Amino acid sequence: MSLKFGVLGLLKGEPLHGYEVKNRFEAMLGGTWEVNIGQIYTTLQRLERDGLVRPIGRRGDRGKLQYELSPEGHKALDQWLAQPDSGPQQLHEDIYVKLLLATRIANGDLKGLLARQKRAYLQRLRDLNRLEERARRDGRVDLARLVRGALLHTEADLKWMDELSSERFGAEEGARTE
Amino acid sequence: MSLKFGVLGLLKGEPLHGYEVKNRFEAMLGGTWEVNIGQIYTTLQRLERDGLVRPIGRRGDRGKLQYELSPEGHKALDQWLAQPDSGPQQLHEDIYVKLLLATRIANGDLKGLLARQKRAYLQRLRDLNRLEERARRDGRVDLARLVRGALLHTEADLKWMDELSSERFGAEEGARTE
DNA sequence: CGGGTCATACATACTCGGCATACATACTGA
DNA sequence: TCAGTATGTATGCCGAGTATGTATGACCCG
Repeated sequence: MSLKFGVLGLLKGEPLHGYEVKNRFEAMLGGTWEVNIGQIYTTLQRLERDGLVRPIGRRGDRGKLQYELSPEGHKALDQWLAQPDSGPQQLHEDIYVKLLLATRIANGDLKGLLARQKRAYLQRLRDLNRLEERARRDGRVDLARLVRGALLHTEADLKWMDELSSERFGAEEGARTE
Repeated sequence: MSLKFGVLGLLKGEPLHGYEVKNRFEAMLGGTWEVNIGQIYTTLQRLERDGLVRPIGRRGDRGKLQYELSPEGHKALDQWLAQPDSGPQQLHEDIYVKLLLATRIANGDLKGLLARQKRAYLQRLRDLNRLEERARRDGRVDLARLVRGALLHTEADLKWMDELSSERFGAEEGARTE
Protein backbone atom coordinates (compact mmCIF):
# COMPACT_ATOMS: atom_id res chain seq x y z
CA MET A 1 0.00 0.00 0.00
CA SER A 2 2.60 2.56 1.00
CA LEU A 3 4.51 2.13 -2.22
CA LYS A 4 1.41 2.38 -4.34
CA PHE A 5 0.29 5.60 -2.72
CA GLY A 6 3.81 6.89 -2.45
CA VAL A 7 3.99 6.67 -6.22
CA LEU A 8 0.65 8.39 -6.54
CA GLY A 9 1.82 11.13 -4.26
CA LEU A 10 4.94 11.72 -6.30
CA LEU A 11 2.96 11.86 -9.51
CA LYS A 12 0.66 14.42 -7.98
CA GLY A 13 3.41 16.96 -8.24
CA GLU A 14 4.40 16.33 -11.83
CA PRO A 15 4.33 13.55 -14.41
CA LEU A 16 7.22 11.13 -14.15
CA HIS A 17 8.43 7.96 -15.77
CA GLY A 18 9.29 4.81 -13.85
CA TYR A 19 12.97 5.28 -13.37
CA GLU A 20 12.47 8.79 -12.10
CA VAL A 21 9.74 7.62 -9.74
CA LYS A 22 12.18 5.22 -8.19
CA ASN A 23 14.75 7.94 -7.63
CA ARG A 24 12.31 10.39 -6.15
CA PHE A 25 10.79 7.79 -3.90
CA GLU A 26 14.11 6.70 -2.48
CA ALA A 27 15.18 10.30 -2.07
CA MET A 28 11.99 11.05 -0.21
CA LEU A 29 12.70 8.19 2.17
CA GLY A 30 16.25 9.38 2.60
CA GLY A 31 17.72 6.04 1.68
CA THR A 32 15.79 4.11 4.30
CA TRP A 33 13.79 2.29 1.66
CA GLU A 34 15.52 0.97 -1.43
CA VAL A 35 12.82 0.06 -3.86
CA ASN A 36 13.23 -2.62 -6.43
CA ILE A 37 12.96 -1.20 -9.91
CA GLY A 38 10.77 -4.04 -11.13
CA GLN A 39 8.27 -3.28 -8.44
CA ILE A 40 7.97 0.31 -9.57
CA TYR A 41 6.96 -0.72 -13.05
CA THR A 42 4.47 -3.33 -11.94
CA THR A 43 3.02 -0.82 -9.52
CA LEU A 44 2.64 1.71 -12.30
CA GLN A 45 1.00 -0.88 -14.53
CA ARG A 46 -1.48 -1.77 -11.81
CA LEU A 47 -2.21 1.86 -11.17
CA GLU A 48 -2.86 2.30 -14.86
CA ARG A 49 -5.03 -0.79 -14.97
CA ASP A 50 -7.09 0.62 -12.09
CA GLY A 51 -7.41 3.96 -13.81
CA LEU A 52 -5.58 5.95 -11.14
CA VAL A 53 -2.81 6.92 -13.49
CA ARG A 54 -2.42 7.27 -17.22
CA PRO A 55 0.47 7.43 -19.65
CA ILE A 56 1.27 10.78 -21.19
CA GLY A 57 1.93 11.14 -24.87
CA ARG A 58 4.07 8.77 -26.81
CA ARG A 59 7.28 7.22 -25.65
CA GLY A 60 9.93 9.88 -25.61
CA ASP A 61 13.67 9.96 -25.47
CA ARG A 62 14.74 6.43 -24.90
CA GLY A 63 11.57 4.53 -24.41
CA LYS A 64 10.66 6.78 -21.53
CA LEU A 65 6.99 6.67 -20.71
CA GLN A 66 5.63 9.29 -18.39
CA TYR A 67 2.56 8.89 -16.24
CA GLU A 68 0.23 11.44 -14.75
CA LEU A 69 -2.50 11.22 -12.14
CA SER A 70 -6.04 10.77 -13.35
CA PRO A 71 -8.90 12.48 -11.50
CA GLU A 72 -9.66 9.15 -9.86
CA GLY A 73 -6.04 8.98 -8.85
CA HIS A 74 -6.28 12.34 -7.15
CA LYS A 75 -9.35 11.22 -5.31
CA ALA A 76 -7.84 7.92 -4.21
CA LEU A 77 -4.73 9.67 -2.96
CA ASP A 78 -6.67 12.25 -1.00
CA GLN A 79 -8.83 9.60 0.57
CA TRP A 80 -5.86 7.53 1.57
CA LEU A 81 -4.14 10.51 3.11
CA ALA A 82 -7.24 11.50 5.01
CA GLN A 83 -7.77 8.07 6.46
CA PRO A 84 -5.82 7.08 9.58
CA ASP A 85 -4.22 3.67 9.86
CA SER A 86 -6.73 2.03 12.09
CA GLY A 87 -7.72 -1.51 12.83
CA PRO A 88 -6.18 -3.80 15.40
CA GLN A 89 -2.47 -3.97 15.85
CA GLN A 90 -1.07 -6.90 13.91
CA LEU A 91 1.06 -9.33 15.85
CA HIS A 92 2.66 -10.80 12.76
CA GLU A 93 6.25 -10.04 13.49
CA ASP A 94 8.78 -12.73 14.04
CA ILE A 95 9.57 -11.72 17.57
CA TYR A 96 6.06 -12.48 18.76
CA VAL A 97 6.05 -15.99 17.37
CA LYS A 98 9.54 -16.56 18.65
CA LEU A 99 8.50 -15.61 22.15
CA LEU A 100 5.50 -17.90 22.04
CA LEU A 101 7.48 -20.83 20.73
CA ALA A 102 10.37 -20.30 23.09
CA THR A 103 7.86 -20.33 25.92
CA ARG A 104 6.19 -23.55 24.97
CA ILE A 105 9.14 -25.52 23.69
CA ALA A 106 10.81 -27.32 26.52
CA ASN A 107 14.34 -25.93 26.45
CA GLY A 108 13.38 -22.78 24.64
CA ASP A 109 16.05 -20.63 26.24
CA LEU A 110 13.74 -17.69 26.66
CA LYS A 111 16.25 -15.65 28.61
CA GLY A 112 18.88 -16.07 25.93
CA LEU A 113 16.43 -15.03 23.27
CA LEU A 114 15.57 -11.90 25.17
CA ALA A 115 19.18 -10.99 25.72
CA ARG A 116 20.10 -11.42 22.08
CA GLN A 117 17.09 -9.52 20.92
CA LYS A 118 17.90 -6.70 23.27
CA ARG A 119 21.35 -6.40 21.81
CA ALA A 120 19.87 -6.22 18.32
CA TYR A 121 17.58 -3.39 19.41
CA LEU A 122 20.46 -1.49 20.91
CA GLN A 123 22.26 -1.70 17.61
CA ARG A 124 19.18 -0.47 15.84
CA LEU A 125 18.98 2.43 18.24
CA ARG A 126 22.51 3.48 17.41
CA ASP A 127 21.80 3.32 13.70
CA LEU A 128 18.68 5.37 14.06
CA ASN A 129 20.46 8.00 16.07
CA ARG A 130 23.06 8.39 13.37
CA LEU A 131 20.33 8.57 10.79
CA GLU A 132 18.46 11.27 12.66
CA GLU A 133 21.55 13.34 13.00
CA ARG A 134 22.26 13.05 9.31
CA ALA A 135 18.70 13.98 8.41
CA ARG A 136 18.92 17.13 10.51
CA ARG A 137 22.28 18.02 9.06
CA ASP A 138 20.75 17.71 5.59
CA GLY A 139 17.84 19.91 6.55
CA ARG A 140 15.43 17.05 6.08
CA VAL A 141 13.09 17.91 8.91
CA ASP A 142 10.38 15.68 7.48
CA LEU A 143 12.71 12.72 7.42
CA ALA A 144 13.95 13.40 10.93
CA ARG A 145 10.36 13.15 12.09
CA LEU A 146 10.08 9.65 10.68
CA VAL A 147 13.29 8.56 12.30
CA ARG A 148 12.05 9.95 15.57
CA GLY A 149 9.06 7.64 15.30
CA ALA A 150 11.26 4.68 14.59
CA LEU A 151 13.40 5.59 17.58
CA LEU A 152 10.41 5.65 19.87
CA HIS A 153 9.43 2.22 18.58
CA THR A 154 12.80 0.76 19.22
CA GLU A 155 12.92 2.28 22.68
CA ALA A 156 9.59 0.64 23.36
CA ASP A 157 11.00 -2.67 22.24
CA LEU A 158 13.92 -2.27 24.57
CA LYS A 159 11.68 -1.47 27.48
CA TRP A 160 9.67 -4.53 26.62
CA MET A 161 12.72 -6.75 26.64
CA ASP A 162 13.69 -5.37 30.02
CA GLU A 163 10.28 -5.99 31.48
CA LEU A 164 10.27 -9.52 30.21
CA SER A 165 13.78 -10.23 31.41
CA SER A 166 12.88 -9.27 34.93
CA GLU A 167 9.91 -11.63 35.05
CA ARG A 168 10.29 -14.91 36.78
CA PHE A 169 9.48 -17.61 34.31
CA GLY A 170 7.48 -20.44 35.76
CA ALA A 171 7.68 -23.90 34.29
CA GLU A 172 4.11 -24.72 33.44
CA GLU A 173 2.89 -21.26 32.59
CA GLY A 174 0.66 -20.24 29.81
CA ALA A 175 0.88 -22.90 27.26
CA ARG A 176 -2.48 -24.54 27.63
CA THR A 177 -4.26 -24.25 24.36
CA GLU A 178 -5.91 -27.61 23.82
CA MET B 1 8.50 -16.06 7.93
CA SER B 2 6.64 -16.10 11.21
CA LEU B 3 3.94 -18.35 9.84
CA LYS B 4 6.43 -20.74 8.31
CA PHE B 5 8.34 -21.14 11.53
CA GLY B 6 5.23 -21.04 13.63
CA VAL B 7 4.08 -24.11 11.77
CA LEU B 8 7.45 -25.74 12.26
CA GLY B 9 7.29 -24.99 15.94
CA LEU B 10 3.88 -26.54 16.29
CA LEU B 11 4.98 -29.66 14.44
CA LYS B 12 7.94 -29.99 16.75
CA GLY B 13 5.59 -31.06 19.49
CA GLU B 14 3.66 -33.66 17.54
CA PRO B 15 2.66 -34.48 13.98
CA LEU B 16 -0.37 -32.61 12.76
CA HIS B 17 -2.40 -32.21 9.61
CA GLY B 18 -3.17 -28.87 8.00
CA TYR B 19 -6.49 -28.11 9.53
CA GLU B 20 -5.22 -28.87 12.99
CA VAL B 21 -2.16 -26.72 12.41
CA LYS B 22 -4.45 -23.83 11.67
CA ASN B 23 -6.37 -24.31 14.88
CA ARG B 24 -3.32 -24.66 17.05
CA PHE B 25 -1.67 -21.66 15.48
CA GLU B 26 -4.64 -19.41 16.02
CA ALA B 27 -5.08 -20.71 19.54
CA MET B 28 -1.42 -19.98 20.24
CA LEU B 29 -1.93 -16.41 19.08
CA GLY B 30 -5.07 -16.14 21.17
CA GLY B 31 -7.18 -15.03 18.25
CA THR B 32 -4.97 -12.11 17.34
CA TRP B 33 -3.96 -13.73 14.06
CA GLU B 34 -6.56 -15.44 11.95
CA VAL B 35 -4.72 -17.49 9.38
CA ASN B 36 -6.14 -18.27 6.03
CA ILE B 37 -6.55 -22.01 5.61
CA GLY B 38 -5.19 -21.98 2.09
CA GLN B 39 -2.02 -20.43 3.32
CA ILE B 40 -1.48 -23.21 5.79
CA TYR B 41 -1.52 -25.81 3.06
CA THR B 42 0.76 -23.94 0.71
CA THR B 43 3.11 -23.34 3.61
CA LEU B 44 3.14 -27.03 4.41
CA GLN B 45 3.78 -27.88 0.78
CA ARG B 46 6.70 -25.50 0.60
CA LEU B 47 8.09 -26.87 3.83
CA GLU B 48 7.84 -30.34 2.39
CA ARG B 49 9.47 -29.22 -0.85
CA ASP B 50 12.33 -27.77 1.17
CA GLY B 51 12.71 -30.95 3.16
CA LEU B 52 11.90 -29.40 6.54
CA VAL B 53 8.77 -31.46 6.97
CA ARG B 54 7.50 -34.76 5.65
CA PRO B 55 4.14 -36.45 5.42
CA ILE B 56 3.43 -39.33 7.73
CA GLY B 57 1.84 -42.51 6.47
CA ARG B 58 -1.07 -42.61 4.11
CA ARG B 59 -4.02 -40.26 4.10
CA GLY B 60 -6.20 -41.12 7.04
CA ASP B 61 -9.72 -40.44 8.10
CA ARG B 62 -11.04 -37.97 5.59
CA GLY B 63 -8.12 -37.20 3.43
CA LYS B 64 -6.18 -36.05 6.47
CA LEU B 65 -2.47 -35.94 5.88
CA GLN B 66 -0.20 -35.52 8.84
CA TYR B 67 3.24 -33.96 8.73
CA GLU B 68 6.20 -34.34 11.01
CA LEU B 69 9.44 -32.41 11.34
CA SER B 70 12.47 -33.77 9.53
CA PRO B 71 15.90 -33.47 11.15
CA GLU B 72 16.59 -30.53 8.85
CA GLY B 73 13.34 -29.02 10.06
CA HIS B 74 14.48 -29.30 13.64
CA LYS B 75 17.72 -27.62 12.77
CA ALA B 76 16.10 -24.81 10.83
CA LEU B 77 13.67 -24.14 13.66
CA ASP B 78 16.40 -24.05 16.28
CA GLN B 79 18.47 -21.70 14.19
CA TRP B 80 15.57 -19.35 13.62
CA LEU B 81 14.75 -19.28 17.31
CA ALA B 82 18.34 -18.61 18.26
CA GLN B 83 18.71 -15.71 15.86
CA PRO B 84 17.47 -12.30 16.94
CA ASP B 85 15.52 -10.10 14.55
CA SER B 86 18.25 -7.74 13.55
CA GLY B 87 18.84 -5.47 10.62
CA PRO B 88 17.68 -1.91 10.23
CA GLN B 89 14.21 -0.89 11.22
CA GLN B 90 11.97 -0.88 8.17
CA LEU B 91 10.05 2.31 7.52
CA HIS B 92 7.54 0.64 5.22
CA GLU B 93 4.39 1.40 7.10
CA ASP B 94 1.71 3.59 5.69
CA ILE B 95 1.97 6.22 8.38
CA TYR B 96 5.52 7.09 7.41
CA VAL B 97 4.70 7.68 3.77
CA LYS B 98 1.58 9.56 4.74
CA LEU B 99 3.58 11.92 6.89
CA LEU B 100 6.09 12.55 4.14
CA LEU B 101 3.45 13.17 1.52
CA ALA B 102 1.34 15.35 3.78
CA THR B 103 4.43 17.40 4.43
CA ARG B 104 5.32 17.97 0.84
CA ILE B 105 1.91 18.30 -0.70
CA ALA B 106 0.71 21.84 -0.50
CA ASN B 107 -2.50 21.59 1.50
CA GLY B 108 -1.53 18.33 3.14
CA ASP B 109 -3.38 19.02 6.37
CA LEU B 110 -0.65 17.57 8.50
CA LYS B 111 -2.26 18.56 11.77
CA GLY B 112 -5.50 16.86 10.84
CA LEU B 113 -3.67 13.73 9.88
CA LEU B 114 -1.91 13.65 13.22
CA ALA B 115 -5.11 14.18 15.14
CA ARG B 116 -6.94 11.42 13.33
CA GLN B 117 -4.08 9.05 13.67
CA LYS B 118 -3.87 9.76 17.36
CA ARG B 119 -7.48 8.86 17.79
CA ALA B 120 -6.90 5.58 15.98
CA TYR B 121 -4.03 4.76 18.31
CA LEU B 122 -6.14 5.52 21.35
CA GLN B 123 -8.72 3.06 20.11
CA ARG B 124 -6.01 0.49 19.57
CA LEU B 125 -4.83 1.07 23.08
CA ARG B 126 -8.26 0.33 24.47
CA ASP B 127 -8.53 -2.86 22.45
CA LEU B 128 -5.14 -4.03 23.59
CA ASN B 129 -5.97 -3.38 27.21
CA ARG B 130 -9.07 -5.50 26.93
CA LEU B 131 -7.07 -8.18 25.23
CA GLU B 132 -4.43 -8.21 27.92
CA GLU B 133 -7.00 -8.52 30.63
CA ARG B 134 -8.64 -11.41 28.85
CA ALA B 135 -5.32 -13.14 28.35
CA ARG B 136 -4.54 -12.92 32.05
CA ARG B 137 -7.99 -14.12 32.98
CA ASP B 138 -7.43 -17.14 30.75
CA GLY B 139 -4.10 -17.86 32.35
CA ARG B 140 -2.32 -17.17 29.09
CA VAL B 141 0.74 -15.52 30.56
CA ASP B 142 2.66 -16.00 27.32
CA LEU B 143 0.00 -14.23 25.34
CA ALA B 144 -0.23 -11.41 27.84
CA ARG B 145 3.47 -10.80 27.27
CA LEU B 146 2.88 -10.29 23.57
CA VAL B 147 0.05 -7.91 24.18
CA ARG B 148 2.24 -6.01 26.56
CA GLY B 149 4.69 -5.51 23.73
CA ALA B 150 1.98 -4.30 21.41
CA LEU B 151 0.81 -1.91 24.10
CA LEU B 152 4.25 -0.42 24.45
CA HIS B 153 4.38 0.05 20.70
CA THR B 154 1.10 1.83 20.60
CA GLU B 155 2.06 4.03 23.50
CA ALA B 156 5.19 4.96 21.60
CA ASP B 157 3.08 5.87 18.60
CA LEU B 158 0.90 8.08 20.76
CA LYS B 159 3.88 9.81 22.21
CA TRP B 160 5.15 10.35 18.70
CA MET B 161 1.92 11.91 17.57
CA ASP B 162 2.03 14.23 20.56
CA GLU B 163 5.57 15.30 19.85
CA LEU B 164 4.74 16.00 16.23
CA SER B 165 1.58 17.88 17.06
CA SER B 166 3.45 20.28 19.27
CA GLU B 167 5.97 21.13 16.57
CA ARG B 168 5.53 24.31 14.67
CA PHE B 169 5.32 23.44 11.04
CA GLY B 170 7.16 25.80 8.78
CA ALA B 171 6.13 26.31 5.19
CA GLU B 172 9.29 25.56 3.29
CA GLU B 173 10.72 22.88 5.50
CA GLY B 174 12.29 19.65 4.50
CA ALA B 175 11.07 18.88 1.09
CA ARG B 176 14.13 19.56 -0.95
CA THR B 177 15.09 16.37 -2.66
CA GLU B 178 16.06 17.35 -6.15
C1' DC C 1 40.87 10.02 -34.44
C1' DG C 2 38.35 5.64 -34.02
C1' DG C 3 36.96 1.86 -31.57
C1' DG C 4 36.32 -0.68 -27.38
C1' DT C 5 34.68 -0.72 -22.79
C1' DC C 6 32.03 0.87 -18.94
C1' DA C 7 28.56 3.19 -16.44
C1' DT C 8 24.04 4.88 -16.43
C1' DA C 9 19.27 5.58 -17.80
C1' DC C 10 15.41 3.11 -18.78
C1' DA C 11 12.53 -0.81 -19.28
C1' DT C 12 10.65 -5.76 -19.44
C1' DA C 13 10.14 -10.63 -18.06
C1' DC C 14 10.25 -14.24 -14.82
C1' DT C 15 10.02 -16.20 -10.24
C1' DC C 16 8.74 -16.84 -5.42
C1' DG C 17 6.34 -16.11 -1.13
C1' DG C 18 2.35 -14.10 1.51
C1' DC C 19 -2.25 -13.84 1.61
C1' DA C 20 -7.15 -14.03 0.28
C1' DT C 21 -11.41 -16.04 -2.15
C1' DA C 22 -13.72 -19.49 -3.83
C1' DC C 23 -14.80 -24.10 -4.40
C1' DA C 24 -15.30 -29.19 -3.33
C1' DT C 25 -16.36 -32.89 -0.37
C1' DA C 26 -17.01 -35.61 3.48
C1' DC C 27 -18.77 -36.26 8.02
C1' DT C 28 -21.82 -35.17 12.09
C1' DG C 29 -25.37 -33.86 14.83
C1' DA C 30 -30.15 -31.68 15.46
C1' DT D 1 -32.66 -33.62 5.67
C1' DC D 2 -30.22 -29.64 6.56
C1' DA D 3 -26.72 -26.84 8.87
C1' DG D 4 -22.53 -26.77 10.23
C1' DT D 5 -17.82 -28.33 10.74
C1' DA D 6 -13.72 -30.68 9.18
C1' DT D 7 -10.63 -31.08 5.60
C1' DG D 8 -8.61 -30.15 1.45
C1' DT D 9 -7.57 -27.96 -3.57
C1' DA D 10 -7.40 -24.28 -7.14
C1' DT D 11 -6.69 -19.81 -8.44
C1' DG D 12 -5.35 -15.17 -8.36
C1' DC D 13 -3.50 -10.67 -6.58
C1' DC D 14 0.19 -8.18 -4.60
C1' DG D 15 4.96 -7.39 -2.73
C1' DA D 16 9.44 -8.25 -3.70
C1' DG D 17 13.67 -9.98 -5.94
C1' DT D 18 16.62 -11.56 -10.03
C1' DA D 19 17.88 -11.50 -14.56
C1' DT D 20 18.04 -9.59 -18.94
C1' DG D 21 17.95 -6.14 -22.72
C1' DT D 22 18.79 -1.79 -25.05
C1' DA D 23 20.15 2.75 -25.77
C1' DT D 24 23.43 6.62 -24.75
C1' DG D 25 27.17 9.02 -23.40
C1' DA D 26 31.89 9.06 -21.15
C1' DC D 27 36.32 7.63 -20.88
C1' DC D 28 40.50 5.46 -22.21
C1' DC D 29 43.91 3.50 -25.24
C1' DG D 30 46.42 2.51 -29.40
